[in-house]
Amino acid sequence: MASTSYHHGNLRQALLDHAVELARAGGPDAVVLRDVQRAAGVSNSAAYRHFSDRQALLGEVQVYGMTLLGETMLESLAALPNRGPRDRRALARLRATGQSYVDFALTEPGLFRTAFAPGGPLHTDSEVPAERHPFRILSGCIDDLVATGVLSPGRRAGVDEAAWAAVHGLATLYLDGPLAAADPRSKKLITDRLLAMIHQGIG
Amino acid sequence: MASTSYHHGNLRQALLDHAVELARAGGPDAVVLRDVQRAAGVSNSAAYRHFSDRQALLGEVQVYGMTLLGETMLESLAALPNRGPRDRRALARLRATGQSYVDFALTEPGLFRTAFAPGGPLHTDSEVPAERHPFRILSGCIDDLVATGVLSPGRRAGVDEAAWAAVHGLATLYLDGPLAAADPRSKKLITDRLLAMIHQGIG
DNA sequence: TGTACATCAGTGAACGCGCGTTCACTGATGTAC
DNA sequence: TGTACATCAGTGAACGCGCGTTCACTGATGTAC
Repeated sequence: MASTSYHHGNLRQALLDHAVELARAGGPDAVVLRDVQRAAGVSNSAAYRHFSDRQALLGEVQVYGMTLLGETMLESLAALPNRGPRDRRALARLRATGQSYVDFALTEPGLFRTAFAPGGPLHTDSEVPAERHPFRILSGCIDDLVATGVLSPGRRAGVDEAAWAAVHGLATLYLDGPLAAADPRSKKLITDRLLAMIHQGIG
Repeated sequence: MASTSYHHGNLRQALLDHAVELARAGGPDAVVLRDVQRAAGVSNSAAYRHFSDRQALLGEVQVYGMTLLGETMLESLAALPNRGPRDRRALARLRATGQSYVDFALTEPGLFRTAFAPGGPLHTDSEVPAERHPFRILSGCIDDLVATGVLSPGRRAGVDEAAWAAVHGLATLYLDGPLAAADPRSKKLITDRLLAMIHQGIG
């Protein structure tokens, strides 16, 4: 109860929640200290009791966004059927990972942009739990591909990063880049092509 | 001579040049009107005689950067040998395109970031000449792949964008993302993997 | 060829907004005895 | 159990910087006659 007993209750959490909402709606630049504090109903400088800096608060939001992305990926993995040959399943897992990564970017553009904003979750106390870290999850899929013999160990190094870059690039082009103008139909086609490309490039 | 006869000579071009230098050194945010004008040795508001807006000036810089990227890609294409089977050459051209795209990002991070900065060269009078537009060039390579029978016409749609996204994603992860920390050696490895992935995914 | 006038590039001072951050404070909560 | 004191969360006003943008101006360039 210690966290609920003071003046506000737990302002720290409230500030974080509102910061997340702002980021969700408007990306990293929308996380303006004054706005966050106004949303929480406190004064101009109350946040400084809980965060040393704007960057400290933003960093927490970034960690939140990154973690949420990871959780979304895990959910889509959990939704996959457990039958069929192991190697096919491993490939399906890789594809689902990429698909949900792109989907997340399109569904939560503000949080996605925030998670990957300059500064990065590096400058923060909290960290993304390893088992929910997007890159870690993707890495795990590649592990499976090696384990099932789809990918030979000698060709493994760098594949994680390459696949990640491909998917990440698509996500950013959809959000801020020139592909933002594309309609959902062609986005789907392009995404399919890219995932197929990764698939083929590995298998 | 009309452009050299007034007070400054041609301030417009001078401002653009300095803006490009600032962008080269520090990315889009470094294109600060006051700094640009100081660099050109004129006063605080001289730029408004030649550009309606900061965005108008920045847009020109973006077009410049994008065009330079395109030219770099064309150069690397021109440097390829003209012998060998046509389909192999077409694939080599695609690879060279991707390679020089990534190289450009690493060599000219400021200009690259500026070219793809939000706002985009969309809001500008000038435009990137079509034959030097990076995406157009890449598209041309894909055309060649279709023409040489490497890629069947039915599977063509969306491939341009997918390949572009992959390469672009790698470039951005190298610059601002988590791969910025990677040493040149592993960057080379990852780039190779990604280009190979595109190659395999298409051929 | 020279004079009067219009045009236009560049001046420099000032406006104004957004926003992070500081600082001396007040009032509520917890602790010592 | 109550009283004195310390601690700490939140206040609100103000500072200050960065920077785009405006505005009335000056002085140079070009044009009409």
